[in-house]
Amino acid sequence: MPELPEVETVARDLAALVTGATITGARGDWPRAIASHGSIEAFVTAVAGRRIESVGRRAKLVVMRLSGDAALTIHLKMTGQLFVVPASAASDRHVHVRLALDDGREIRFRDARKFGRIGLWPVDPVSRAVLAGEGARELFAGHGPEPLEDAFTGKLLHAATRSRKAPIKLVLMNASIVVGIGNIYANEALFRSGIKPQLAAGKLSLPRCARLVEDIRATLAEAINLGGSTLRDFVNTSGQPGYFQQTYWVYGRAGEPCRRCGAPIKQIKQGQRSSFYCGSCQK
DNA sequence: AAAAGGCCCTGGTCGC
DNA sequence: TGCGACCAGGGCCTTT
Repeated sequence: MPELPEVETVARDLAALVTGATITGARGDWPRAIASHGSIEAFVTAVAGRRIESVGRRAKLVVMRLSGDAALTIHLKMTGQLFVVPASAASDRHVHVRLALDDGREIRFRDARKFGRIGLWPVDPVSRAVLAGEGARELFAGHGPEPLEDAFTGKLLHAATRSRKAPIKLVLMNASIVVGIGNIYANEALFRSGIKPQLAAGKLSLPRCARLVEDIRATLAEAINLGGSTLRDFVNTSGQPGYFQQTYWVYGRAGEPCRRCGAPIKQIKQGQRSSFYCGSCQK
């Protein structure tokens, strides 16, 4: 399942491969994959002829800036993949959107579980903000800072959690506090900080918030340096399997011994999602 | 304001 | 072997 480090890796790969190319046309077979338009036809008409000016990442979205004050966003969700291949390359039934480029290649969006979405949005010509939805509000209005940017500090996390009785793990995954932290890295960062996922967010002291912010940064940065860790669905833009044998401290290790103290890793449900932690190392 | 729950999807795994 | 039950999960929405 792509999380922030995987999305960052995909965006970097894609930037190197397609910056400067022009999208000449598009095809699709799953209308709901298009978040921005009511039909594939409308999306195709709107995207055709635009040049790719840059490719980056915001939260877990791949953001492609296009000519004509537009931006293409791609959310991979759980099983989404992006490939750049010759237009003649074999496809399969899970490829739902194909963007033809002027050099004979295609960007393909493949998603077995059909959770992922592509959107084409206007960009404010002055602020360069991506506008989306009814009333063209900013796509990221109401979202917290990027976890790897300076704006995300222990002080900010501390202030944002004072009124929160919800468990710290759920708060970390709440985009209005900080964007881009998914289940895997929330679990891993909490282990590194020695914080139990059930702890009410409002009970975290300022020093523990500061430590947690640093551990979130370190966890994400390490995964990006590895080229993006993965579960089973991440494939990089060349179509090669992107598996890296990342060893997790706690994620997916229920019942196995803690790598630090040997106690069995526990698994609980929080917000309908699995949390993993060491009852002895995390307080 | 914050929290809780539902929904979207289908491939893979498990038990019988 | 075949089949049904269940799980994975981000983000957005509605309800409490």
